[in-house]
Amino acid sequence: MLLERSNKLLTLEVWEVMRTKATILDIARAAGVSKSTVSLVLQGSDRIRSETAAKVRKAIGDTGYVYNRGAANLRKPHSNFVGMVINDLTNPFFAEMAVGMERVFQAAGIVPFIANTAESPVRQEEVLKSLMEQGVAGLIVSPARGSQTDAFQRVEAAGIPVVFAMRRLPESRIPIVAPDNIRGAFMATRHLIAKGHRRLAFFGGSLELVVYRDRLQGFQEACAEAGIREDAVLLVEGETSRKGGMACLNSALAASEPPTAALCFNDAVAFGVMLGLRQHRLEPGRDFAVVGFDDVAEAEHYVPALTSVAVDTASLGERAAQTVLKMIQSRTTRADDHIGSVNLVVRESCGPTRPNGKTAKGEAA
Amino acid sequence: MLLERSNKLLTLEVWEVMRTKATILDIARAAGVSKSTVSLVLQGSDRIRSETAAKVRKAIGDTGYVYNRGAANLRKPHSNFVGMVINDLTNPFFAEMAVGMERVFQAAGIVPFIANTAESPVRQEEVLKSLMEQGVAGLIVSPARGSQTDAFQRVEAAGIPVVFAMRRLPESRIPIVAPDNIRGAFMATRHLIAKGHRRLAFFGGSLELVVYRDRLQGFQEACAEAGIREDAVLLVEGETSRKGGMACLNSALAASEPPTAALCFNDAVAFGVMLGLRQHRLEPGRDFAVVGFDDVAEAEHYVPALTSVAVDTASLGERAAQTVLKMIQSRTTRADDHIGSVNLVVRESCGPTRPNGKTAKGEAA
DNA sequence: AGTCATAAATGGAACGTTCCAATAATTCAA
DNA sequence: TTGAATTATTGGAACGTTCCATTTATGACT
Repeated sequence: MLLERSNKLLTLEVWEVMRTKATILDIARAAGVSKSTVSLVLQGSDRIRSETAAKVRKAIGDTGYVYNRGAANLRKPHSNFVGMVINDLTNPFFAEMAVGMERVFQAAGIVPFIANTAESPVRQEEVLKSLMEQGVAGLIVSPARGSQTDAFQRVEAAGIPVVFAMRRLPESRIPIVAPDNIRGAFMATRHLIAKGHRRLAFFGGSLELVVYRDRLQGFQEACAEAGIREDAVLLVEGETSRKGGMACLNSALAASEPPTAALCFNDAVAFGVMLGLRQHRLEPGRDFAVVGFDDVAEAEHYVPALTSVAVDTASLGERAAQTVLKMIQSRTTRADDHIGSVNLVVRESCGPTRPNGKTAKGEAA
Repeated sequence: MLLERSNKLLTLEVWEVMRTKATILDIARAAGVSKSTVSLVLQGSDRIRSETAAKVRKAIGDTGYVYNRGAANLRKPHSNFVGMVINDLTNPFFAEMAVGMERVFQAAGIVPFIANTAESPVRQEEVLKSLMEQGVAGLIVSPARGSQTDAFQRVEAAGIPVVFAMRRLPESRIPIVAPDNIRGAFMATRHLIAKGHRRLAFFGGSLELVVYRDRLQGFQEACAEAGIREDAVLLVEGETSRKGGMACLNSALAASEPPTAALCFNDAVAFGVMLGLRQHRLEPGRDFAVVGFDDVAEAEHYVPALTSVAVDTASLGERAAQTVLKMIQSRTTRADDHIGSVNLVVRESCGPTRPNGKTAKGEAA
């Protein structure tokens, strides 16, 4: 350890700090006051003469002291951080949501810690445990695929406010903030039908996901409304990624009477489908219509630009954050669900917009 | 608070839990043992008879007890979480890096908490403070743009291991894990020159970023090597985003003798440049050559596929995580820098690869 | 049954903070 | 100057855990 030569006393102090980290008592000694005084200064009390406070702050400055919140919470149970448990950080959709949440927390002077579960319920369990042990004040969770309801029993039993974001669990009293998946899928499917398509497919996702069931429901309702027979629609489950999308397309094109249009579980799947179309020498938008879901930033810039159901990710994130904040403040563990309105953004992936064709914009609830 | 009617005793217990959360003492009472025994069970000691341990675990189960790590750390200073401070979570590049880090930490039984600074040094300060107060064991930081060296004094003074990822600060003794930006830019530029381009541009970024200076240096070295005169190269600073890329391109095309090829600060800028080219009715790859930096997943799928400098983000993340783990274990605050090798991945955005043209693959150090 | 060795369980002090109750210092009116 | 009123400061107990030093229970062997 290279220490420049300097004032011996200072050096000694530095060493002292390294061997056992400074406490409130050390800085009390250094400033010639009592620990109580230091504590008061630390919490910005106005009962301390300003010159005393200055002395204390100086001591804090050159001691390298760090406040021990764990110890403080022992006496004053008032944690000031929240956790955001995200199922897949590499999905820009969830990253955008996280950013929306952060805006709200930052404004409230709260630091959110993010933890990634990578869709693993086991990991999720670990993460929740760790967050709780650390004394988290509230949680926003977008549950990992395959989470069981009882994974959140511990959290509920501890009385920690939780809100689910984007995904809900089959039966759970935890409030949720999510987009209107049923209506979104309905609008998108209606759009495809209006473009003249009669053989439709739904690509990607799987029944274990509640979100999938919702979007599928919207899809099927629109089909039913248009009088499309059950055997004219093709459901292909698959991974919710580009790769999954390509796989879905391949198996769909192998059918005896392949579909001419598809609603995709999300944008990633849609990108994969478009990629696959090119490999089959089919042009997305001309030879096959594709609609995505989520409207991530990339959708706008892709070639062809992707028609997608916009869910206003960031403001859903904000809403979730506000909800959990309110729950923390009112020390309740209940809150109302919030189903955010959605919007079909029509671009190029379903063929050129006809001048007289109405877009579904503004139809949202 | 809706409580279904049930066993009165249980209900009472639940209420007890809600008013003041259960401690080790409560579960000791419930299990008919001493707090010490509970503590031992909690840390998996083998000095406790298994049936006693079972009793205790049962009590823990139906009390909704949560371990208070803050209190524990008071006696046994052994925190088991690390912090990852990321400058921009919405950039898939950093998200990928974070995922690489997580792999390593998870294997080590450590939970990493992620915090986003959104390129704000102020936010970064808050985040670091909060992490330290919580008792973080080590930190991986990719510093916010414009961070000052002294922003990390507190952390260093506290003796907390830190490693910088991807970005370094002008003068700091904190170890860094980053790609070989100079060499990457050099290889990319050489590639453009080999394709016959003589009027080159460097798009995006700004001098305050050390990474920018490095990439620029590699760019300029390659130009010098090829004998390209200083006034034949164009430097356009700009935001490191799609929008920034479009802006760079526009100002470049407005020049009297516009460039025919550009090395972009990162892939986001490159995507923006390609977008801008299309708006000018220029086809990227044919009318103008573009190289990106980072090789994010999207680069491969874009149309045209983007030639980019691959930095193996995930393994840099892993390396950073390993480094900080080692530092924590050996309680040191020093470690060697690691400069990761880079690789030019040639795709379509610089025109078709000529059969006899050598790709730069495998040239990495 | 009585030793002993070993295993299992326990009480109490300590960790760094907060906050109440108490003390010390200052100000001000008479 | 004195006393009261006010303002500043302080000691000590408590928070939930760990761990050392003890005590108590359990067997194994004469």
